[in-house]
Amino acid sequence: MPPRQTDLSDAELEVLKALWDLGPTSVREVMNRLHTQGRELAYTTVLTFLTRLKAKKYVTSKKSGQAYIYKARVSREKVTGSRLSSLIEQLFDGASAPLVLHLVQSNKLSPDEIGELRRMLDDLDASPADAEGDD
Amino acid sequence: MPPRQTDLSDAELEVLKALWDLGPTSVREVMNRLHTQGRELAYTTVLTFLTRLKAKKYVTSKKSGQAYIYKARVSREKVTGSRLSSLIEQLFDGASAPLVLHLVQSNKLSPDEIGELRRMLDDLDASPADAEGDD
DNA sequence: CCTGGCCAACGACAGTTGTAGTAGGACCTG
DNA sequence: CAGGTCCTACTACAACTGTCGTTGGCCAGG
Repeated sequence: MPPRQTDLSDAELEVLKALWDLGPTSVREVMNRLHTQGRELAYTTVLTFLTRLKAKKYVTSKKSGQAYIYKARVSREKVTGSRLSSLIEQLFDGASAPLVLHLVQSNKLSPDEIGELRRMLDDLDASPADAEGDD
Repeated sequence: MPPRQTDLSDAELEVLKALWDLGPTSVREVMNRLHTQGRELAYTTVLTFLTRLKAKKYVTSKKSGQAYIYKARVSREKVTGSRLSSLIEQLFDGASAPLVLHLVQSNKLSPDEIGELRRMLDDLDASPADAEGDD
């Protein structure tokens, strides 16, 4: 297995999500957060993940008093987007349309959501994509 | 790490995809397929994956002459769907709408695709989901 | 100053994954 | 029948992952 040392693992993502939710905070807080979400991880386990996240550059930390405060360095959107892209790549060879179609067809969307979706499509027509960096 | 022994790994999925594309076939054919796709794996590596896929019940095999013929036991749709669900769970806590919105907003869809999407939405309204097994 | 709490750095360990080499049976071909 | 050629079964192995336990430092109470 080629060394990556850079991708987010599932457990790491969970921790990162907690950090996003909480904003900059301590290991203990992150742990508490996870606990209230039913994720019972040992303190050291959380610490491990945070440490790995730091090694992989997903978070930064600075000492504050006795403990460290961890802060996400990547936005939820960024990560979400790239995970999504990977999946699309993997499952649909890079084309996102099939994914959307798949979602729509598997009728997992509520009428409300469908309405919103339609509204968004209309919006798109109106204001044609203002050249956002294509990641 | 709790033993799973049941989930598809990325590499396994690649092999399974080749198998879907080819239909029931031999290790060698799968390997050739992967090669033409630029994925240079050793014969034994492909065999390993197919073996693991079999252990995980994603494929079956039956001897035919000297070699075995492997056949996918799960449909592409099934796997695609569950992978997608996992991602949605992971990224959007189970709500698929945000994903669709995300996709639409990140304007990765061509006008044509948007048109098709809109058509599909209309269709949905017209023929309200005829009780498809909700997986 | 000793003690009980926190805290973070390490080390550990088993299971998963990606990749492949080797060994040994079948089979075809002289 | 000896030599290639295929094929599968095993074994291997390092990196990655999920989970912690242990250690030793630092600080507030008694």
